[in-house]
Amino acid sequence: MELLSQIKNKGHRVTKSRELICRILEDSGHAHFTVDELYKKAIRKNADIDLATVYRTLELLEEIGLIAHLHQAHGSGIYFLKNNETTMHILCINCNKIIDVSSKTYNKINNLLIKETQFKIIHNNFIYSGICKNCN
Amino acid sequence: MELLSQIKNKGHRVTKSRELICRILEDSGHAHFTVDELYKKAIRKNADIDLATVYRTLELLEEIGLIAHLHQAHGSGIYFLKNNETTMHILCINCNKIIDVSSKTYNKINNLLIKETQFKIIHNNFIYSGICKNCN
DNA sequence: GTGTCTGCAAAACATTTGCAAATGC
DNA sequence: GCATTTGCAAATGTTTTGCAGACAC
Repeated sequence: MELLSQIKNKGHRVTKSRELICRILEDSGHAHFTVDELYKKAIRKNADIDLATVYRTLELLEEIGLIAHLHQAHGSGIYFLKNNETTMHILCINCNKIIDVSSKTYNKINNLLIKETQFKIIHNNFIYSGICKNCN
Repeated sequence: MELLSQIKNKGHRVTKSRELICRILEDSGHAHFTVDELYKKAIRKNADIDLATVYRTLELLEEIGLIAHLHQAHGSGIYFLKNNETTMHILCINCNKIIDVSSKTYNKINNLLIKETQFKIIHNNFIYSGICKNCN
């Protein structure tokens, strides 16, 4: 229960709802969920959680830095466990899978962008989309 | 009236609302607007346009390929005149300016991603964010 | 016991849609 | 004249918020 102990360490309370959401996130490895998918998974295990609580729990986990989320063009946010290596994602518009981009490639991309724009890159908030090799 | 004539050429009608939106977009060069900003600019010039019409006009212009829009993490879509060279954007989270990334850099980035993921990149729907050189 | 967290309901916000009236061609 | 477009109002979908009661510590 990695996530839960982090919640505790930062001085937040360990509650039933938080246990539930953390378990779902951890059990599914590095899958990516919409809030609604997460919510549905949660009520399948426990009838007594509210969508607002799911949002609040995700907000907390993101604030602590354990998860991240990104937004597709239309539709809802997609949440996932944060892998310190990975901050960039690519979505297959056919099978809906989201693939992580390696930090090596990500750094190369960042350097290209920094060189051109002289920006300090803070955050790559978003995903590319395309057709993955299986679907292609 | 570049945009308007394109609308006409594609067999769509030239209406007052479309004139208005096109004028605003063209007069502001390559600025980027939220729908709401565009709507407010529009009603300042003409009390009789509806927000739904703004959405519909933008949808039409995007369909024809004259404008594009992207989504920030939270909040509404950002629309801008399409520059055929540019499909990638970077946002300064301080001054809110959006800078275009050159097609040369964009192609390099695409190639990196294609090489790693074997995706066929269709669309880079999104923006990076950071601090621009003026704000840094 | 006290401050945090939750469920519930309602609000907030962006976007879309159905429809009758208005308008472009 | 007829199909397209518009304004209006209502619906939709996502996310946030206020609040009273429940719960963690």
